[in-house]
Amino acid sequence: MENSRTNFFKDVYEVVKLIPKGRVTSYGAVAEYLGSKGSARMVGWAMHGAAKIGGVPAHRVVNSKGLLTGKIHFGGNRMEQLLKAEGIKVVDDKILDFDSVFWNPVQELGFD
DNA sequence: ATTATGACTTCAC
DNA sequence: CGTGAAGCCATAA
Repeated sequence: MENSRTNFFKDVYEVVKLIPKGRVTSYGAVAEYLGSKGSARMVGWAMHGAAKIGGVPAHRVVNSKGLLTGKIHFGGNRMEQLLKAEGIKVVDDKILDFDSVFWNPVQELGFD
């Protein structure tokens, strides 16, 4: 039933949904896992659709710097609030210990 | 088919 | 450290 959402979007949703609690990932990491490393922007675009669909923890996806760039679309501190609830420390729209909470799908899920 | 846009990434100044 | 520009890929119009 891949009508509105293409395989790309669907993959993004699934990967994001697989993100463990208290962990975050970056657009580039997801894009890389999907095979389209250069499509980091697409991941963000997919999140845009995911946000309206719901069921996808888009708040667990940040940019490569660990900055909550997407919070702008979440509206206010919604994203930051959610991350803090997960046990992630966020200050000035940035994730602390980003390297520790980072969750790489390629590394965790594996390539094969 | 072409143009415009986007929640990105990275290098350069 | 802040800003700018280019590269990248997929969607929408």
